[in-house]
Amino acid sequence: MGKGQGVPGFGLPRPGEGKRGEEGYLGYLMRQAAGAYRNRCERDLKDLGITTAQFTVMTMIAAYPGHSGADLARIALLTPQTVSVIIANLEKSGLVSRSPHAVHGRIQQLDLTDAGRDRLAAARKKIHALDGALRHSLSKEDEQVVRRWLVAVAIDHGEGAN
Amino acid sequence: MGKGQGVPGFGLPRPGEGKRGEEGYLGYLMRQAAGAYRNRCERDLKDLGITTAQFTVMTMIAAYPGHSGADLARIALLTPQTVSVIIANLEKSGLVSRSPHAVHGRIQQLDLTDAGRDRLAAARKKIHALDGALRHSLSKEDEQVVRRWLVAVAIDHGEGAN
DNA sequence: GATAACATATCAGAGGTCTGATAATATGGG
DNA sequence: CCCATATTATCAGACCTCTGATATGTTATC
Repeated sequence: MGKGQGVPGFGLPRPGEGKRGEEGYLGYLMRQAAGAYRNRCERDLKDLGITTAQFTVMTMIAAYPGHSGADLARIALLTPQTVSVIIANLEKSGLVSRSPHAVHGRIQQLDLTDAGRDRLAAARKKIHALDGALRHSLSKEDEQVVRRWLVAVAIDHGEGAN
Repeated sequence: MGKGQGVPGFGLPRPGEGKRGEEGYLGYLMRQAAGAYRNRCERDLKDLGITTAQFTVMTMIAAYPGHSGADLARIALLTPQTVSVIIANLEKSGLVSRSPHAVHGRIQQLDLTDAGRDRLAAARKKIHALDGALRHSLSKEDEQVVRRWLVAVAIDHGEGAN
């Protein structure tokens, strides 16, 4: 006795087992899945020297040129402070440049540098490949179900909803 | 002229629109949904003075008593260092106690204090209510599709999979 | 029993993320 | 024109999360 309980690594469920399987709480399963996916992205991006957050912000800058950091924060569901930190790190790495805005004295013009554009293109390849893996267990119909659900969750948990 | 481009807040998509809608990348949609849900949990837990990470670890301690911090890290898909930080903060708040382990000199016995148990019970109510909201747009069949997908994602993106 | 291999816990440092506070700029109403 | 309000950017502080390094304890091998 004195064993079987208090012994490390004994009887622990792995992902997909017990409370960690299909009977678990949806919120828990989402946290688990999002965490696993995020870690995976982070690992794949590591050789490029950028993080997933930096990838997101670079993508935003490319997609919505001329917008303020506050705008980027809104569409990324982040706070302006967070975006500010990320941009500071991107500038330190020479991937993004900040310059005075032409028509607005307070906001700053954000642009990818040449190095930033190259890095983004390389990162995109990797992330898009991962997107395929995300889809591989889904039929066409089930994929639509999942997409609709993800969008619904984002919409009615965003801001002060409910 | 000089307007319509470079003017803040103009023509930005909201969640569910454009690239942020059902045609977007699955990974992006998941990041968006998980972020919104996480923010929502954080806000609901705020009056209890705990974070979602602390809620997760307290739940683990209650569910797998007698296990090491390293074990908790494994089942939570976190690193031992992260769990160590969270437990340190929980101890500082008087919600968790650390004591020498009975049969193993290196690991430490983790227990919820009375205050910790009360706090966990209250937090559980709130989080479980949110789980209902997560499900409300899904039929029974679609919920199973989503659950299977989330588990599959967690399994084949965990560790060094692929 | 001594040693090698492994597990546990923690420190240090980086980056991401939040809340709260502060400073500077725009914009609109008197 | 002046001031109130809103927006933008940033600083400070807290917590979460990772990687890498270190110290200590356990287990297996010889």
